[in-house]
Amino acid sequence: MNLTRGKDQRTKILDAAMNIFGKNGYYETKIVDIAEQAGVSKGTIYIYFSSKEELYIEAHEREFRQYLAHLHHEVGKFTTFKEKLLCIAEKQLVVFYKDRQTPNKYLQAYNNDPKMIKCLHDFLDHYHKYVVTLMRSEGISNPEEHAKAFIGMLESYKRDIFFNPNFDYAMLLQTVLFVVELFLNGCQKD
Amino acid sequence: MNLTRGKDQRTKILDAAMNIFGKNGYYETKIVDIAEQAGVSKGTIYIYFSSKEELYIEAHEREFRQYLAHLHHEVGKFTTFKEKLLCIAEKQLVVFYKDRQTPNKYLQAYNNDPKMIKCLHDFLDHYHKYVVTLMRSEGISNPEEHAKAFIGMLESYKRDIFFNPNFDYAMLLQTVLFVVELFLNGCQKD
Amino acid sequence: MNLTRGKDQRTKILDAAMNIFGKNGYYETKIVDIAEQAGVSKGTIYIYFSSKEELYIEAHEREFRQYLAHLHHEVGKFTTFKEKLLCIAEKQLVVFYKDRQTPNKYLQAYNNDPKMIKCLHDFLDHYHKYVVTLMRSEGISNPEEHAKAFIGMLESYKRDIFFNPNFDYAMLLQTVLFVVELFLNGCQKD
Amino acid sequence: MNLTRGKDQRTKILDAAMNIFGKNGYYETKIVDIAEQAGVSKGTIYIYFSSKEELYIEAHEREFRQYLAHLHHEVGKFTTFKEKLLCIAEKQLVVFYKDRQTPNKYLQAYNNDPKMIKCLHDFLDHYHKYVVTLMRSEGISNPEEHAKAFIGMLESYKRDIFFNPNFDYAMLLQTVLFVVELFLNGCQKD
DNA sequence: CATGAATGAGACTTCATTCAT
DNA sequence: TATGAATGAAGTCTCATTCAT
Repeated sequence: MNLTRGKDQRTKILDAAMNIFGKNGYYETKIVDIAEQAGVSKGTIYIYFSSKEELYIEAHEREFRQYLAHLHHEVGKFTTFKEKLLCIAEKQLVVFYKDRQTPNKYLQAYNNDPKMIKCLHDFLDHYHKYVVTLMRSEGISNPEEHAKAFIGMLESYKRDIFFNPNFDYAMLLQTVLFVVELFLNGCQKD
Repeated sequence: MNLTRGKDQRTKILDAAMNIFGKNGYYETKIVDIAEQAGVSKGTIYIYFSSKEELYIEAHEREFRQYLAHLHHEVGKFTTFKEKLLCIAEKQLVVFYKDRQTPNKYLQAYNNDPKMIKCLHDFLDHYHKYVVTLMRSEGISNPEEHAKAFIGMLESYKRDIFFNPNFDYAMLLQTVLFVVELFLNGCQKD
Repeated sequence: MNLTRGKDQRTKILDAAMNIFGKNGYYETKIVDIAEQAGVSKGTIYIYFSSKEELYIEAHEREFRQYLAHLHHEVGKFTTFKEKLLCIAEKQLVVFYKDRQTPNKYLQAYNNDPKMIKCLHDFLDHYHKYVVTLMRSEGISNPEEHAKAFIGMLESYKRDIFFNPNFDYAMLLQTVLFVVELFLNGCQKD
Repeated sequence: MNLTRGKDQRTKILDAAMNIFGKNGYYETKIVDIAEQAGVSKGTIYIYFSSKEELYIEAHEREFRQYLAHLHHEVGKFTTFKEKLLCIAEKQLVVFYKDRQTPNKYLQAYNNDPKMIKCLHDFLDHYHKYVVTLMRSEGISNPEEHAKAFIGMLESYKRDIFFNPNFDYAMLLQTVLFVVELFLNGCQKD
């Protein structure tokens, strides 16, 4: 029971942390805001996490872990290379799309703190490696470079998703198609 | 004489600000650090800039302005589409490469402050429009989307440049070639 | 228990604030001085009051409220007009007399801040209205003007009380008698 | 010529100082505001006055001196006691009336600084002594106390003058008459 | 004499973290 | 475990005063 309760508390705090950090960024987030959102007191947060920084890292690690697991699961449903690329692209853009009300989440600093930097890098490494593996298994040359390029293109649409008020899910799907097409065949002249 | 001195001071402060903000990020930068680096006192900074935020914005606006002017000038030296793409790609990666000792500069938050966000957006808008114009003049379909994708691919290499200790200028040029090739012709199988 | 503690702290801070503001005036008072006198830390003051200005106003409002309640209570003990005037006069001069070691308290600026000005005005309005009511119930003509004059005369003795080292309680009572006599019958020739 | 210029500068600065100090109070006045109003630079002020405090004192001493001289001159035009009282009362209220757009001038702190306190006390001493002399020469008993009371009554109308927007010169004259009448004959019942 | 750029001490206020209950 | 009052380090910004020109 205690364990369960403890787990609930941790989860509630991590949820609230992800929410508030995403909305306001690391520096503009106050521990007390997270506590309020989580429905606990400031002191309670320090029972489960040793510092604001650690809370930030744990919240993000959980998020990243969940995303990779989800991605792996979804991509597994497809068989052709193009389908898999479309799936990866769609999943990445959907992440942005879901959070389009709180764009700062993806524009925030991953500040100087080595642990916070490591946290982001580890995720990106996993993500890239996942895409690299896919590329390699398809016989793509230079799989590392191709993976970077593919992911970079997708990243580049987040501004649109966040700041173009007309961007809807239909446009998202068009973008997915466009990026995969460009990746596979290069730019198209009229 | 006074004017000159005043201009010197402003420039010294902007240089120091860009340097320290780049190294430490907005929140971890103390005004007194910038003052020290610029060789002036705290108070002097407030003669030329009304707040830390304004200093941040002005320093970045100057940087962005200079980059766009430089890019325009350099790209103007070339005539073919591919050459121009190579030039844009090289310039963008060289920016990262020059600052590879202070990678945070390009990983920093552009935080919640509306003015600071606007500052970055304005730059990105100008940069994108520049590339869009180039695409359009070459008869590329969907010039907006192609521009985003092209710029996104380049962005994606900054992690390599910053964190791969073996990354040198030769690799940079290879990357430039790779990206442009991918953009023009799509991915290549072995 | 918490509530009690909280109330204690608030009271301790308000007491210290009144004391130090009275001794040094608004501008020459540092929050840390009040904190020290109250036996709490700087930060604690900001738990109970949102700013130095608010603390100043709340401390004075409490003081004013208490004075008016006290005055009302004391005057109620008397029945004749002259007795009531004597009571009002004595109470006002006693306030000065009690604080004669910290004269600045009554010579301080009520500075430009609109809220701080309002705080003083509200008190003076209440005080005047109280005296006006008394005048009117006695059938005095022009009760407003008479009230102002009466209060003004009393005010004018504070310099004596504060700066004449020989001023004692006997002199205070003589002054009270003199003022009321003058108010009722006008000046006296030898 | 230099001397004359020097005198001009001093005068200009004292005028500006009185103006700005009156409007904003000692602490909310910046030397640079006075400099601007006087049409000189900050540095120039320090040629003629050694500190902000000294400037404050000198500006007020000049003002007080001028007022007493003026008062003496005006009262000298009258012969009866009542006329002289009316003259004193009118002059005092007119001072407030003229500055009714900048009421803070007469609500400002005379802060803790001993020199600034002395400056005000010296003026009040002179003023009181002047009225005392008049009282004594008329055979009024207790001339000190009567003088204080008389001056106090007048002071008490400044709130009206400053904060009652309907207060005009006619009301001022009525007040003068009322105060002198009250002083001479005591309060009046209907 | 006059200027105004530069200085730097010092104040207010915030907020992560602690700890007694 | 949970709380939230208390702490105090630290940062931004102001402004009287100085001094080189």
